[in-house]
Amino acid sequence: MGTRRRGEELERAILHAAAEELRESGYSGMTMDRVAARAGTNKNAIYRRWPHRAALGIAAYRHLSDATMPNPDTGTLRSDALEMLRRANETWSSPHGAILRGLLAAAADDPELLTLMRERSGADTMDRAWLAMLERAAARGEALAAAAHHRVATTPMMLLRAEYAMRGIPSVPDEVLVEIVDEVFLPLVRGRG
Amino acid sequence: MGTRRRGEELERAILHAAAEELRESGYSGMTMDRVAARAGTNKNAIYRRWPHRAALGIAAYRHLSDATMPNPDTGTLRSDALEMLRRANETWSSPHGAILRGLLAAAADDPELLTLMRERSGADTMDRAWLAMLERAAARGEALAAAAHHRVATTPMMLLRAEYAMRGIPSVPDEVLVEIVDEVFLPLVRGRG
DNA sequence: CCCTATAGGGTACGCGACGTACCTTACGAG
DNA sequence: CTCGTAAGGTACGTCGCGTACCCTATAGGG
Repeated sequence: MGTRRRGEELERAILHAAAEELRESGYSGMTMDRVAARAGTNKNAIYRRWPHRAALGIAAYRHLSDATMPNPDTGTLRSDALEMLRRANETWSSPHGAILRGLLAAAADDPELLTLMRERSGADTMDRAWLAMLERAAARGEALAAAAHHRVATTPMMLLRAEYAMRGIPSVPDEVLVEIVDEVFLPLVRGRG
Repeated sequence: MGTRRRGEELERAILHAAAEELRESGYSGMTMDRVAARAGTNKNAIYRRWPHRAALGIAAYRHLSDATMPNPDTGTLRSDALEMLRRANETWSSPHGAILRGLLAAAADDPELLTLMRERSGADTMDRAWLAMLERAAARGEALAAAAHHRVATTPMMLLRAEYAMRGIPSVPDEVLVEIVDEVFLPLVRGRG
């Protein structure tokens, strides 16, 4: 039979198949047998590359989106912050986010996998974006300079994340985002009164 | 053969066995067969009471601790808050907390189970304690009255939770707790400057 | 231009664990 | 005493992971 795929090419095929399975069935529904079948290969080829299902899942996840949106810069801190939260909320509540949550749950026991995930999910990039946003706001006089602190900058996203963990999930209502911004973030960075 | 346990008694035996398994092997290591064996019964008796492993795990979890500590009231908001966070950190990083995390991960997909867990893990009680703490502080003039808001009160615990989710876990260093209090919580409730 | 090491393909299987089916046996309420 | 209900015993069906073997194509060096 004609051509047999190898190396790079086969690897991409496997990742592609795994990503499709993730999209259709989520992480818990992604089985090794089905990935292999879909990629038109067999489990051997997979296990030669990734030590277990979780590793493949994480590797495949990056194939689902490398979309990096530009940072919002609307002119006011409040709407920048809301925009960031809304984007995150959309991402997390999309089917896409469901997969990410499945992966997170699977990796929760294993610190090694967790760091792998953090790298691939662009959390650090996001944090830097918030910090930059705060610095711009401070320059405009909308926030205290002291507030341009890592812990402060990451607070809104942390709260959103925790909100997801608390609820069953699908999506956090917009009111919650507004509340995070108006009751916590803004009072925190500009000082009350 | 002598006496055959029934109803209440058997149920307690099963829960006890499940709790022991949880303690020794965590949730992912708690198998139905072993729980049944340890309780000196069989899986039938279990499945007649709980529909699946997760439900049993959650039910058994409450057998591990009903310890309800009194709320701290040290006289200053800062040390009250730190005390609360430290207690939570100890609980979460104990073997006990490992089990809870396992359960949470298992329940992450299923909103029904999640609400079950929230009820049994006393999260609501904790939230009320924070709110009470804030109100006392406001009465002493240590915090703005406007800060006695649900979202504000739950912020430190949310941040701690998210911190756990981000790292691999075992334990959050004390500096982080201090930072949450000094960089976020206190500035937020007392207003900067 | 052939030959051999390497990697892919096919397939079967061991194993652990969940959940179910079915029958037998004690218990206790009437 | 009897009979329905619940417990005990056991065996399975099913799935999915990870592994073992053996065969076959293909690349790359001699």
